[in-house]
Amino acid sequence: MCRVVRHRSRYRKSRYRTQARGVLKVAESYSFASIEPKWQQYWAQNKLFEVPNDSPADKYYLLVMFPYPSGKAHMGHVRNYIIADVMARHRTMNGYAVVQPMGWDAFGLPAENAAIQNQIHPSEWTEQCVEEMKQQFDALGISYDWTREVNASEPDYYKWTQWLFLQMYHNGLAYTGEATVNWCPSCATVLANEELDGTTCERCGSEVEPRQVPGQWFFKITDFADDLLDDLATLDDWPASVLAQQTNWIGRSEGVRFSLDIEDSDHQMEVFTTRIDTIYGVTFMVLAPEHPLVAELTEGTEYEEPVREFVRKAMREDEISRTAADTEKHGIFTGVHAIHPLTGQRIPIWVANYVMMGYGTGAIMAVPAHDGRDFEFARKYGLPVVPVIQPEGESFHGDTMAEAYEGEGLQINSDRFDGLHCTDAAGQLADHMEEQSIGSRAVNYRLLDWLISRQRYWGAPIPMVHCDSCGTVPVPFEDLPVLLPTDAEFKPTGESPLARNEDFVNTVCPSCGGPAKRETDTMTTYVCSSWYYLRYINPHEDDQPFVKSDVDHWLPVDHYIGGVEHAVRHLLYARFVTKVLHKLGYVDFTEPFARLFTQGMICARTADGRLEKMSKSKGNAVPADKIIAQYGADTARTYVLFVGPPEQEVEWSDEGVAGIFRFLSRVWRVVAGNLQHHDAAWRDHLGGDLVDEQRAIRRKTHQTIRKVGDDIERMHFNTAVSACMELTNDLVAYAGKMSGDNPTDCAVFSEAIEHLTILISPFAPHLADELWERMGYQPSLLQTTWPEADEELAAEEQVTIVVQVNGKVRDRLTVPAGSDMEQVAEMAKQTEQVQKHLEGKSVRKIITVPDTLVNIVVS
RNA sequence: GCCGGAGUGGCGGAAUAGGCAGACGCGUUGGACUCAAAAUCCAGCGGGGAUCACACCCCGUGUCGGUUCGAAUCCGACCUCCGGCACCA
Repeated sequence: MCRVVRHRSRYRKSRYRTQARGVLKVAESYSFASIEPKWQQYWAQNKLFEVPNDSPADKYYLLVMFPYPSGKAHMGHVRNYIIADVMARHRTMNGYAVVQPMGWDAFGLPAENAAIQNQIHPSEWTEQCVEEMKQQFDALGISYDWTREVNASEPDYYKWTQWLFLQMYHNGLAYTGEATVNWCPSCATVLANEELDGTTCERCGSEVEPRQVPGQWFFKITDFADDLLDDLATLDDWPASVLAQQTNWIGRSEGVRFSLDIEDSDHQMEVFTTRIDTIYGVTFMVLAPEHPLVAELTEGTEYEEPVREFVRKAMREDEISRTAADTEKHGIFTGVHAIHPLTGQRIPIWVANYVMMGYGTGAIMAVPAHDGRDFEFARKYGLPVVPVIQPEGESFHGDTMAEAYEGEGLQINSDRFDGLHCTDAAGQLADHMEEQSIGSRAVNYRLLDWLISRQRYWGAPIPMVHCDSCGTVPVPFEDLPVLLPTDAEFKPTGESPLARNEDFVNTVCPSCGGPAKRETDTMTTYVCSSWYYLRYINPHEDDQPFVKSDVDHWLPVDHYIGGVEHAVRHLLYARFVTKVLHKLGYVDFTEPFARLFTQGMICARTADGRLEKMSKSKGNAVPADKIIAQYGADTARTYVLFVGPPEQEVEWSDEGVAGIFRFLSRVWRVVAGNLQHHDAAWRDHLGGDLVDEQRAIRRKTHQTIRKVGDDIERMHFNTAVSACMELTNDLVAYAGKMSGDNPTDCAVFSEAIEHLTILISPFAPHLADELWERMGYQPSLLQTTWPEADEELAAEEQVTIVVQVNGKVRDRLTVPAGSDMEQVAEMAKQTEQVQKHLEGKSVRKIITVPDTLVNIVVS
């Protein structure tokens, strides 16, 4: 960049030195309200944030999870955008081509609900909110490349969401069917399992109901369960908690799946177990109440009526919550027996509420001796308990066991497997059952396929057509997008609002040309957000969703920043979609996000004094524009960085914000108020010998350069800001004492204020650019190279050596850095303090750490 | 129950690789400036003891133990809180 060399006469004005205080007082005050818009305009006009795809520098793709446009942001929202912006600005100043795009997750329930509430069409509502939020982002000085802006609710975007759907469909990864799904009565739509908090809707908190809904579309995410699980191991830069949550969610378990014949019946029942070693201890079988065999097996028998009654009751209970572990276990005998595949014994089949249809096969082999739940059930209904595993030295008896034994041990009551350790027995039993074609090793997942259909208006229409003669037919690629009609009634009724729009529904079959009807459900917004990070690379491409070579250059995202609430939902779906696109050859990478950072929420006190996540509905939100108006964007930015470690939840503090404002004002005063001492040619005046105080300021300056850069890299923004505070404090003191007539004083001071200005620029970019310009330099600092610390200058000349006796600090010595530690140890032994503690004892050992410590070990 | 994370002054937090615990900020106390206030600047503030005052001594990073010359940091057990999963077979 070009440096404007300031004219020397400026520096002569420093004869005011003796009135430094007076000069400070009359100095122009820190008027953020005029500075901030000025620089925002300057950055936009000079297109400083735009980074083209073919930028020659090393690429850095920095991404914040794109938000649903909600209009006015509060300080809780602001945090992650600022964190990302600091990283982006710092990387840019380090010479990277940093892409930091922003866009809008504009489809979906929140936007639709808000629109309904405000009696306005969702598209209009969305447009308004986008405008508002964009303004706020700009008012915060965030360096987004708006040329890459995407909006998921616009046809040129959702055309490609539909393309993605068709890719899934044509490759056997999208299927439709009737299924029991989660229905949220308040949102009036079905939801994916990932969108539940237990049994309630994560969005509105309503209890969801199981409901049979025909024609629901699913993506076969289970085909990728192993890849999704295994590749977690490659994500070194993801938080442990997110990896753990995804692992939990996928819920892989290995075991054996096998079938049992049923007495006097053509039916078989299939079960899955992770404890095949306990198979000789099976004393009853249990079916889930929803299991189809229940009705079939009891039909026409004396058990039919009571069993049906039981099932009815159990299903009702389900709505309340059968899944809680402490729910009382109930069951009823079906009157039917299964045949044990190894012993040929008759085993009674029961129906019970503690077996879930949604997991495994919906049926279990019950081994009460070795499973707590089966044990509880057996004791309640007087069913036999047969132990088959016993640790050495124990002697179990089925009638007297007080609880199930779930640990390891040796096989008993297990025919020819007796005496084996249970893990060996498990292997041999699995082999045996596979050889005899009774069953086979199997893997079971908790993860289920992804339900993407929604009975709502505001989403991307599913590009499928139903034809009486051809069946379900995909819309051809060239006919995309299937446009969302703008004139549709959009109030939710439980059926897709699109179904009542004749113009939309009635179409021709792409296959036979006859009359046909469109699919009227829309896709969940999680489909839109599962691929948006690709579109940012080629947001204006008309013929394809993205250009492979560009995407392969920029992806994976180097640093992805967002809320931990997406640990499973969005992040799992995005990984899945990436893997699909990889498999189909559209991208070369298999994971979309190399490094993930999940920031903590900002919390605030509610009216009744509780600490809660900041939100409008809880009444504890601090609007971002209020803080910007009161203190300015730079204070808002610096505060959310200083408030605490970014991954942690923090409490909002009005006093804290005021403190940051004081700090920035102090920076303003010490720099802008002393510009008469600024000398752009400071490098020319630092050649000679410096006095201690001058060297101390240079040392502090270079130590700060080192610390701020390191701390930003490791995302310790709070300590980076505090380092700037320390330097500022030193400079305030120095400015009061320095001589404006002394060129060396001025040079030292100039070096310091220039660097302070550069170092705070990622945090407070407006203030920094204003000061930079006032020093006579060409803005913007974003185009300036991040400084490198001079390690020699940063090194301490004198170090404090801690002198310990037996590990307790007894004295301190100040010696030149790099002193010979043996000599220092000798000195240490002689000091009065140490002598006191050595009296009457003999020195056994002396431990020294260079420039740090002497520890004298005495007995 | 299983998995993940965290416990440090009045408060938010700092201590990057096992080496001075408490940086920086908030709050608070005292002082300077002022007719006064605000703003600003300077100084003190973990607990206990000792002292006219210093010097100095003891305790102290959730609890108990261990490793080590030395532990907020490593190991073991436990307690509490936060998050995820959960009658998951």
